[in-house]
Amino acid sequence: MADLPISAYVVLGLLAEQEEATPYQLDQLIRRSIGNFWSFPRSQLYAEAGRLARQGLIIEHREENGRRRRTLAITDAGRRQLRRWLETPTDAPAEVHDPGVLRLHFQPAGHDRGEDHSASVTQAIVRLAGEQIATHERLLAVYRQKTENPTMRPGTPQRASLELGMRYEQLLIDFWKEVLDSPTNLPGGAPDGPDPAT
Amino acid sequence: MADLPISAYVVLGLLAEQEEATPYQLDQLIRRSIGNFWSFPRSQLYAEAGRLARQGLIIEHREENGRRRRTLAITDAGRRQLRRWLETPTDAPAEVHDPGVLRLHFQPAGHDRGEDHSASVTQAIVRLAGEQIATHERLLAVYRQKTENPTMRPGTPQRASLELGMRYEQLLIDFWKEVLDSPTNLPGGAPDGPDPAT
DNA sequence: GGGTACATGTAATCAGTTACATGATTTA
DNA sequence: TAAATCATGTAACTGATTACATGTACCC
Repeated sequence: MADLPISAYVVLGLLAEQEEATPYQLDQLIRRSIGNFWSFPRSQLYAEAGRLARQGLIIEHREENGRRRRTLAITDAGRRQLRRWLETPTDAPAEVHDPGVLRLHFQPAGHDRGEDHSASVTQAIVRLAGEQIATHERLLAVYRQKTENPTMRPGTPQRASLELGMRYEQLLIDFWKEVLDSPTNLPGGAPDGPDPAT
Repeated sequence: MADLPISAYVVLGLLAEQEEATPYQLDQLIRRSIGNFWSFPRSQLYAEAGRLARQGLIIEHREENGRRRRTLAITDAGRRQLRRWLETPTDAPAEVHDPGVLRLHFQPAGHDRGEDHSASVTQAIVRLAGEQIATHERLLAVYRQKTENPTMRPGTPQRASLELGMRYEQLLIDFWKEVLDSPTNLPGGAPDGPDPAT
């Protein structure tokens, strides 16, 4: 009963809610909810299901007549494992993988030092900021959409995590807008002071 | 010249800044800067270096006398590849892997339906929120520390991405505090309204 | 009945992690 | 000089992704 990768708990959690589902259906569910902040390709669900079944945490009900197909259901052992995980004080710290921010971080590395180095860096940063604002605004809109899904009832945990996603997107939008507004004095710079020479 | 995994660009980016470094030194650099939002174990750097070297994007300078050791340096081709990536409009969307939020999401799944179902869920959520606040406050303090590192000069891209990290932690702290304050009407619930029956 | 979208699965590959092993350098 | 710490690397394994292959249902 070593502890499982987190994707396994996603599967267990969904099956605990659903009683029964095919990997395909799980994939749908993930897209509609947690997929925003924790996703993986559908094919992984097959591997995950295999592992969980081998450990007796779910049962795979395979049909071989005509078309291959498997239905998954959680077992009591699976429920216990899930509950234990839900009660375990958080293990891994959150990780944010944001290619946009990484690009920002490395902008200076991409330009030759000397001459109007900082001018070209600034220009690149402005472009990047514009893109990022668009990207995050698009994502925010997607989240808003999901808000309307009836399973996302206000006040529920599902809805709260969606809410957090939206706040996160808004945070990013604000951040990149600041970048756009003063690309030579990025956020975290001097308290205010407009660009030097003013 | 297919495109590389992002960890490869981390290595290229650092080498572009440093001219030369051992995998161990890269590991140190990562811890001090981007490691917060994009990390991997040191051992991966060896694999990454191997791949990059095979593609001619860096050169590995191996010393075999006495102790094995390798020094890495970026090549011109590596610089070009890095620059191309820096200019490429963002590919993958940001992903946030936060086990705390995932736990919140799945709380209801961990409790038996019926009887005082919601009471026990609420209790679990309160505990979770307390933990999360502590965790994120600890992380925020770590970020603040890093702020003092001289390479994190205010206004620079490096510093800005750190700033974003701090804002992110603060966002999480605020979120979980709201959860703690009204665990039966989680964020994203009705506009305000204190608990029912008031 | 031919096209399109939905549904299902496997195999091969690649990335990421854990666990281990050991060499050099400082310090008590 | 023994212990502690810093530095270095590999091998084995597990997880995650890509690419492919095919079946079923509906729709025009």
